[in-house]
Amino acid sequence: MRLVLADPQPLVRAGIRRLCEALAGAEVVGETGDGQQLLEQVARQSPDLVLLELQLPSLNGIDAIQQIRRHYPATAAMVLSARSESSQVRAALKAGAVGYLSKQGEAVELELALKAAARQQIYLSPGIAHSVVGQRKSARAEDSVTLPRRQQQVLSLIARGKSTKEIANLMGISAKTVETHRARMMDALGLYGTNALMRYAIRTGLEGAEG
Amino acid sequence: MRLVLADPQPLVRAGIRRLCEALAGAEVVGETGDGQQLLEQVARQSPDLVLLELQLPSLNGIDAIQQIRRHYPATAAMVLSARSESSQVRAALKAGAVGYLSKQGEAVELELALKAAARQQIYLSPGIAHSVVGQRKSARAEDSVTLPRRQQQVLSLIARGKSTKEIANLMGISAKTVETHRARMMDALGLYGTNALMRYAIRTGLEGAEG
DNA sequence: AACTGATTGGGAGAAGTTCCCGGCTGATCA
DNA sequence: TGATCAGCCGGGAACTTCTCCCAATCAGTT
Repeated sequence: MRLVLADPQPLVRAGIRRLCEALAGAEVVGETGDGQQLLEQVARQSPDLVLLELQLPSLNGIDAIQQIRRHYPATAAMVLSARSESSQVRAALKAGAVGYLSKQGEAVELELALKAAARQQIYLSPGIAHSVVGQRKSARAEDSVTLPRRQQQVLSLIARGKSTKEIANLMGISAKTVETHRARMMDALGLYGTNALMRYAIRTGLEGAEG
Repeated sequence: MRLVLADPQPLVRAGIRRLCEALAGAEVVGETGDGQQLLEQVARQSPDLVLLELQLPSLNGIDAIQQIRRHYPATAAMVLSARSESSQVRAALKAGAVGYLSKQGEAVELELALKAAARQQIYLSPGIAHSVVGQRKSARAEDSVTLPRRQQQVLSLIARGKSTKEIANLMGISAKTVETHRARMMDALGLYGTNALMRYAIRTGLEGAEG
C-alpha cells in the first residue's frame, strides 16, 4: 500500500512516517506540509491512500479531499487530525474521506486504520465515531450546526480579529446587519455574548486563515 | 542517553519516540501526555533528558521545567513545541531549558539537538535563535514582552472567555481596574482594541487551560 | 528622598451591544 | 398559485462596555 502524508509540521510528519513504515505492507512514497503540493504529489505518485491533517496551508484539508476524490478517484483520503469536532468529522466524511483518525488516539490505531483502508472499510477513532452516529449526547449545540453562508463569512472575519465596523465595510453591508448575523449565530450555537462567539470563532475558524 | 517524552497527543508522541529510538545512543524510557505525570516519570526514571511540549494538561511546560531543574538537577529539559513565540522561547530558557526545538523544524534537528544536549550544549532551532539574540527585527512588540503578574492573570481570564465583569468578580477587584489592566496590556503589546487583545490572549493563553 | 513601575480605582463621553421590530428575496410545499 | 419559511438586510431605543484622562497607594531602586 503506497502512502502520501500531509502535515504542516515536518517533525510530526517524520514521526508519523516512521510509524507507517514500521507497518507491514505500507510504503510512504511522498510527504508534504502544504495542500496544493499534496495534490501535485497525488498526481505524480497515484498513491493508494493519503493521510492528511485538515489544517493545511494554501488549501485546507476538506477541499483537498474533495479535489482528490474528484480528480484521482483511485486514491483514498484518510484524515489524521489534532482536532475532532463533530462538524469537522462530518465535513471530512461528506467530502469523501475513508476514515478519521485523531492524534489523541493511540499509535495502534494507525495500523487498524490502514488495514481497514486496505479492505475498503471506513475507520473512525473511538471517541469520534459518535459524531456520525449521533447517539452520544454531546449536549453542545456548537459542533453540530452548519451556519448559513454569510454568517460563516462574518464568523471567519471575527476570527481574524476584525471589528463589527470593519466587517461591515469588508462585506459591503451595514454594521447593524453584521450585528444581526452575530446574534443569529449566537442563538444557533447556544452561546451568550460577543466574546463567547469570538472565542468560538477563533477556536474553530483557524482552518483557512493564517497570518 | 535515557529520554522521557511528554506530548499531549499520543500519536505524535509515538512518532517522536520512533525518531528518537532510531538515533544511536538514545533510549526512550518513558512517555506521557500530562505535566504532573511527567514529574512522576522523571522521579522514577531519572532520565538524562526530557523532551517536552510546552502545552501540557495539569501542569504547563514552563512550570514543569522549573520543577525538574529544582528537584532533579541531573535531568535536563528540552522543549519540542509547535509554537515559537519569542516570549515562549525566552520563558523556557529562563526556566532552565537546555534547548528549544520547533515542530516546524526538520527531523534531522532532533539528532542535532540530542547530540548537543549530550555535550552539555544548548540547541535552538533555526528561526528561533533570533528570539534570544534579538537581532532580527521581529517588528511585533507582541512576542517580546513579559507582562506583570496581575495583567497576566487578567489576560488568562480573557483567554478563557470571561467578561470584564466576571474577571473583576473572580479577582476581587473593580471592573474599572480590569479595564486599566487591559488598557496597559494593549499599550505594552502594541494592540488596538479589545478584540485584538482577546485574539492575542486566545492565541497565546491556551497553555494551562482546556475545557 | 525622589523616582519608577505595578496596582487600584473614578468620571465623562464615545462606542458597541442587545432587544424588538419590519421588509425583501428565493425556495419549498400544500 | 398562494402560503410559508429561512436567510438576508437594516432601523430605533435602551443599555452596557470601552476609551481616555486623571489620581492614590505601595514596593523597590537609585
